[in-house]
Amino acid sequence: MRKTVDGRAKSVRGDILAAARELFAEKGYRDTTVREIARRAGANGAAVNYYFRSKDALYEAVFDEAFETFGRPLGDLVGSVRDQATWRAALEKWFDFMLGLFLLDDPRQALVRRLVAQERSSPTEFCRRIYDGVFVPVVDVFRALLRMALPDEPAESFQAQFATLLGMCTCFIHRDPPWDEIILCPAMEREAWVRTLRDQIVATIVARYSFRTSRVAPR
Amino acid sequence: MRKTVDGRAKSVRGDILAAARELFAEKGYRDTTVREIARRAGANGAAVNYYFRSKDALYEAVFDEAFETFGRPLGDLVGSVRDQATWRAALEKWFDFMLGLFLLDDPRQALVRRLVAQERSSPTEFCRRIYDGVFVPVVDVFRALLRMALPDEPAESFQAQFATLLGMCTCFIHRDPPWDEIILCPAMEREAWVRTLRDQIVATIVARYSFRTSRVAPR
DNA sequence: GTCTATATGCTGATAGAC
DNA sequence: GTCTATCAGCATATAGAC
Repeated sequence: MRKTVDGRAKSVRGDILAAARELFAEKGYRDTTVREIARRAGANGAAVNYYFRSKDALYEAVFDEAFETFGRPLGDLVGSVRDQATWRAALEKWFDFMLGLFLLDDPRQALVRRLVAQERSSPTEFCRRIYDGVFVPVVDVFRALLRMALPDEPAESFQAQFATLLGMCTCFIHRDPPWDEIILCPAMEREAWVRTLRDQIVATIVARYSFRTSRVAPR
Repeated sequence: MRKTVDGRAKSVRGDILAAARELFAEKGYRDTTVREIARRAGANGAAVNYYFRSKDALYEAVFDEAFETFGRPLGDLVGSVRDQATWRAALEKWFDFMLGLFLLDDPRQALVRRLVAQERSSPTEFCRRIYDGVFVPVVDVFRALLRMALPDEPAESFQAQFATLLGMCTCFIHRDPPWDEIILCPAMEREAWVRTLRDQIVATIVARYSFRTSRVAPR
């Protein structure tokens, strides 16, 4: 029964991992049961605890797999800036990446988004791992870009501008119904909506800020 | 045992409601148990289901009480606008209200913020009630204010600007550790931080937008 | 009104047959 | 490896003593 048509043994472990990926993304850690995972994987309830030590360990496996290659596409965005034009281009690329992550429903990215969303309002023990390992490094790229426009801004004032501008994209992490109604645009294709949002965010930023120096102090 | 020192009968019902308020705000509906509520209220486990029909009904009671007077302080903000100065003042008042709600730890407002935060990533059946009855009306005030600067903007483009600017304050709904590190400012008093954020948000807005007409089309 | 005791169901985890 | 059967624990909810 656990054989495919061509006779190869199917990976029950893989099926369970895939089902867990979907369910943890949909409902979060706490509201997902191992029975449910097993049912969706077409496996037995005991198989989950056989292949993975526990529900906890399974969540960790899903977690690590999801965030393994996260942030890679950004490359050396900070180092690419030389003047106003390249600064603006870097901003566009950064918000494109973030908005794509939050709004496009690529399965892998959807998992990252949902896990982050769940961990934001109901942190588990793995929350630190997302925050320090993934969120902070990516967000620090934007911090560095903003510093280039405000090299001498005092810490508190800089932090206020950084936090509020960051919110222009992070607000899209949470878009389950009915909250999507207020921040999405059903009339547009999702890719076009991402481009529109990115253009508006960057337009808002360049209306107030402009490139001054690429020699920026650290945080 | 359920008497106070002065002999008045204490309201067990009131104690349970207060305990439920705290716990639902701290941990959300799903992660709070009726046993825990009863323990914190100093009441018996059965008392919860005696005074309230069920855990569900208790949540509903907490809910309705919390949102009863919400949004009242805003008054007729839209009607107060006549020119650039009053438009800017209305924006300041609106963001002051929202940021105060999200960042100041007034007990009643903290409850509203936490309930909204919980409902954003794990909606319950009451989510619609928050969304339609509370969130949309308050946010529509900002929509109307933004329309005054963009009376002829096409729907899609307007929606993109509205959604991203709104994110500059809604991002503060979620600030449980460790996420607070990136958006708060431990060096400042909370009230001063709210004023700083409000000033920066309004400065970002007026750098790009300005008042044009108070005769705005509906959504 | 307030309590103890308990019914009923679902959770994560495991023992042991095959 | 994969299954069935079952464990102990905790959840909400209720019946009935006082």
